[in-house]
Amino acid sequence: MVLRSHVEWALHCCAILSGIPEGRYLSTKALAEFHGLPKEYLSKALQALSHAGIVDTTLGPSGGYRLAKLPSDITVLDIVEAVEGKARTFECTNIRAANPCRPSGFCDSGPCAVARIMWAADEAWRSSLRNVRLSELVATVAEDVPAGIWKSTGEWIARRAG
Amino acid sequence: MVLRSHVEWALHCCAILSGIPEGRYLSTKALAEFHGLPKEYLSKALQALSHAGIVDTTLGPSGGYRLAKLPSDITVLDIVEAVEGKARTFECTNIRAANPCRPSGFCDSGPCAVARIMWAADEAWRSSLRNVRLSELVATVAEDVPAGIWKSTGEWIARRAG
DNA sequence: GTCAAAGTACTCGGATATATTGTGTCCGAGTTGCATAGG
DNA sequence: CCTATGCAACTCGGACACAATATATCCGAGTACTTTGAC
Repeated sequence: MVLRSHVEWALHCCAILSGIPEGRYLSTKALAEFHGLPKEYLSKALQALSHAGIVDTTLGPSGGYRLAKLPSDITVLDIVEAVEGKARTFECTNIRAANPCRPSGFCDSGPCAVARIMWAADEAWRSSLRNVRLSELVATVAEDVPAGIWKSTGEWIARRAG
Repeated sequence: MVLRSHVEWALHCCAILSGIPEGRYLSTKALAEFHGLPKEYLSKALQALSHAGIVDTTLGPSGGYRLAKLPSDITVLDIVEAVEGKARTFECTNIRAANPCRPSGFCDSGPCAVARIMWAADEAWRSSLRNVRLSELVATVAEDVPAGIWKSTGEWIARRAG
């Protein structure tokens, strides 16, 4: 089991989108060039974000994407679930149908113990992601990057934001 | 992203294996019939458990699998990692190669903030699974199942354990 | 000089192919237990 | 009756097809900017 690359892309793109000037948009093309990603496929991840209401979109020249909310009102989990879906990572298939040998009533009532344990772990994972806001993620990125680089990057983004 | 069905199967099988009499083995065929699963494919999951040293195996008639350790010395994480692998669910592809527009030095040194956050969530998930022992899982299953059913199930297993 | 209108270029969004991974199946190597024959 | 030997059946393990999902790409619908012409 491994997360789709869309998750990584969406997180990086949201971090970048939080830095564009108020009221401006950044196109898929700019985001793809910045990250070195295939433009057309990246757009699928951005579409998912748009569908989830995390980003706004506008057509035409100078169009593109921008955050629909404040970075402090978006959690990392929101972004991950937008592209990965909200389904649990473990699904209980209730392995009991059509098994003549197994005594009936063994694991028939409600979710079995195995599923409960796996779901608890899944919730721990989600909880960890829910506790990190996009604003905090951006702040951490800013700490990692040398100040000069950070500044020039912001200018590059502002230039490309139509 | 969704866990492979092998995870569910392996957990259920280990729970059953913890109930067989000392020194006996339970064959793939019996486990498959009990759970209503394809025998040949289930054997792949059991092979993974064997490779990880969680179960012992023996050939010939009355052969099969048994736990290699005490149920209290096996964690749920051990079983999950045996069939899913120990690789992290999020892999940082370091999206920076061959992107002429992105300023060099932006995210070059060490794992970026995005990866750190995702890895922390991954560790929370693993930690949750590591805190549950197989013995505890079995105890929970026993609580769920009516006493009569639990007893007859144990007898069925003992009968099939060669 | 100002305004309106048409054209153009750029955007997103969904529909369409390919690659990778999970799922399912098959057959062979090896070992144990049993039957049998000999002592 | 006991023991040794050969046989047969059952086991696991890896090699081989099929299906589903992730990845990558293409083309059409729609909008904002620009340019051009008239007033």
